[in-house]
Amino acid sequence: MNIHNVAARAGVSAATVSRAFNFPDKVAPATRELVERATRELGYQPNASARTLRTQRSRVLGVVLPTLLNPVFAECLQGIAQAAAASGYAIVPVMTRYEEAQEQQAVAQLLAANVDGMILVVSSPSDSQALQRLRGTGLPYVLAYNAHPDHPCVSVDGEAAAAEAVARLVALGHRRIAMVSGTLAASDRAQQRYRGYLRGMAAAGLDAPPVLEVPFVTSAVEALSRHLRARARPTALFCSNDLLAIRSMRAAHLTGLTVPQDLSIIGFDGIAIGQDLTPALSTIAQPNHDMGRHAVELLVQSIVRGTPSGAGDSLCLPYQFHDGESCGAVNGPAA
Amino acid sequence: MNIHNVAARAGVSAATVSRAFNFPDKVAPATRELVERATRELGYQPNASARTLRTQRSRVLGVVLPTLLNPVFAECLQGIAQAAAASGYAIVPVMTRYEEAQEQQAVAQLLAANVDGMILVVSSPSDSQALQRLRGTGLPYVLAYNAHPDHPCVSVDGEAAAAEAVARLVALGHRRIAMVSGTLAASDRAQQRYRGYLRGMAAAGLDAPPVLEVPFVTSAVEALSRHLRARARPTALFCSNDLLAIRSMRAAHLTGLTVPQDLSIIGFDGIAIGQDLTPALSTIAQPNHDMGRHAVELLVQSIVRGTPSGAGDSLCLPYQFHDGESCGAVNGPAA
DNA sequence: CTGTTAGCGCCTTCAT
DNA sequence: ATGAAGGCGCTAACAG
Repeated sequence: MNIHNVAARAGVSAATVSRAFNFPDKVAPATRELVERATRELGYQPNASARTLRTQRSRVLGVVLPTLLNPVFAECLQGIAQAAAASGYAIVPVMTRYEEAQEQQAVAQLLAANVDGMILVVSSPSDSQALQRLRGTGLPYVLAYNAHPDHPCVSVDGEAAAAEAVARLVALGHRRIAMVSGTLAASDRAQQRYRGYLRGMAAAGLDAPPVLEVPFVTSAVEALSRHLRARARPTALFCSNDLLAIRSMRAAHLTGLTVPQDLSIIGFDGIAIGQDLTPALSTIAQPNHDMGRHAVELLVQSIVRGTPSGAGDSLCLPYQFHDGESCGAVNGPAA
Repeated sequence: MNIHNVAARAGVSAATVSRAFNFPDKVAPATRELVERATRELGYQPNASARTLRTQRSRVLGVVLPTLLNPVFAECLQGIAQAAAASGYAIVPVMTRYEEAQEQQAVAQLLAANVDGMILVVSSPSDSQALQRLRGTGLPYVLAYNAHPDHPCVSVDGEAAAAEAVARLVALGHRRIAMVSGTLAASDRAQQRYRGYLRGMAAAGLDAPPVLEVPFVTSAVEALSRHLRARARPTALFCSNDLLAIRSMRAAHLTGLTVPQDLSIIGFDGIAIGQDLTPALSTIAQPNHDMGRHAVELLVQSIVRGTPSGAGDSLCLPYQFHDGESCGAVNGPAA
């Protein structure tokens, strides 16, 4: 079922059918009607590949992200998908499992697929081969969650947010506040939040114990429990993301500690499920859905404009402290 | 950068370059070497659209699913993506929000995009316009989670699983066991599980109270709490999915009930996060990742075979009862 | 083993 | 306002 079939049935040329689709007002109303009828009767749908080949525009956006097993990215992808659909774009997601090699391959694959632009969440924008290469092509792209002065980014100020989280714990009387993070090397977000943590601790005149670095993918509840059994255990935990925070709550329970009476916990991300837990998770909530939406909007703008976005177009969205039930005043003089 | 550039640089014809890519052994080793070098030097990547147009194969799979906000689908999509990548396929996911109209549109869009096949999770296979239409095209497709005798499906026996869940509650001494479900009309899974619940109750000689139907998308904790305050409240809840189970735990807490002492709760799906909660969620775990993988494998088979899978190729994967901490023996004679 | 040729379905000048 | 013609980049006969 191609354009010629429709043309024949409508008694016009293929060129006219094409015009009727792409520039409806450049064709006489009567003719348009003919074409529409034929289209309907034959159930014709223009072939996307042919169109892409001819126009060099695919109306597809590539999306590169670490994993969907962390709801933060699933929520964001949902936002991306919705915004993309609203703008007439399909998406092709590729998951990289936080591996730089996968990022490279993903970019290569998406380039070959003729995507019109890409949204990516990479491990480390500073030293990403994939990004270098992508920028070299001149294809529009936008980073999400990542923050870097050389690239167009949609992000939140994770450092400030982390410092604020620490300040809130301090205000509750905590002095032994530890940070739990995923593999720092695998994520610039984690590093940013770590800097914020250090800044917050310094601002309060507190010593920051070494960060508790646990693998991203596995559950790591065991490792956490071990730390909570230490003699001078922390009275509060600032966790680099909500998944870690949830596991920390589990670890606390397994260690016989009650949250927040014995241990306060703050997460980061604002995944939806955090609000349905008991205790409800206190967290720095990012606008994950909107993050995706804004990334798409920025990207689509630069696609239609024909020039890639610059770092100047970067967007810093507001974060929001969600006051749940996982933080409390420090437990008497025990601190 | 196209095939002719490479051909020129390698001093061969375009056809030879094409062969070097697609049938490496149909070209002399020396020539192949030449082509590979030129390819590398120019950073050439074959154009996917041109290839698709010419071969009528896109190496893209369409995926239609309700939402990524329920981790069960995110986990499945992750499995799909991984398996697809392993077979050399990209994926284009489209979310339908449990709306039949969206399903139709998704299928139309994916058809126009020339996908080689589709994996779908629909609301109701029996009366899905989208499925009718899809089948009419002869394009290979596989349903996931859905179960229906007329379509190739990868699913688990939700009815048996639900009956087993009820039996376990009964064995713990429960007699007032209520079911919490999402909108029944929006999901054949929910209906299947409901039938299993009824069967399980009947088998135990128990009366089944009316199902607690709550909207899928919103949190619905309020509505649940109300039910738990009733004078003859249930001592156990069988929830149609884990998200509902988690919200039910929350509702129990807000009502002053302790799980599992005052109320036992069983979920359905086996989303990863359920195991990190306290109490750890007892649930009927589906192999979500493998579900996606099997769906891809079935689909790819029928693509290479050239004939759509029939209902006979359907796969029923085993479910597994995850014994968490959210179920306990009924609380004395209060039942 | 390699080159020549033709065309996948569409859009887009250029004429009319 | 419409039609004719060419080509986007690639692959699959068919020759040689």
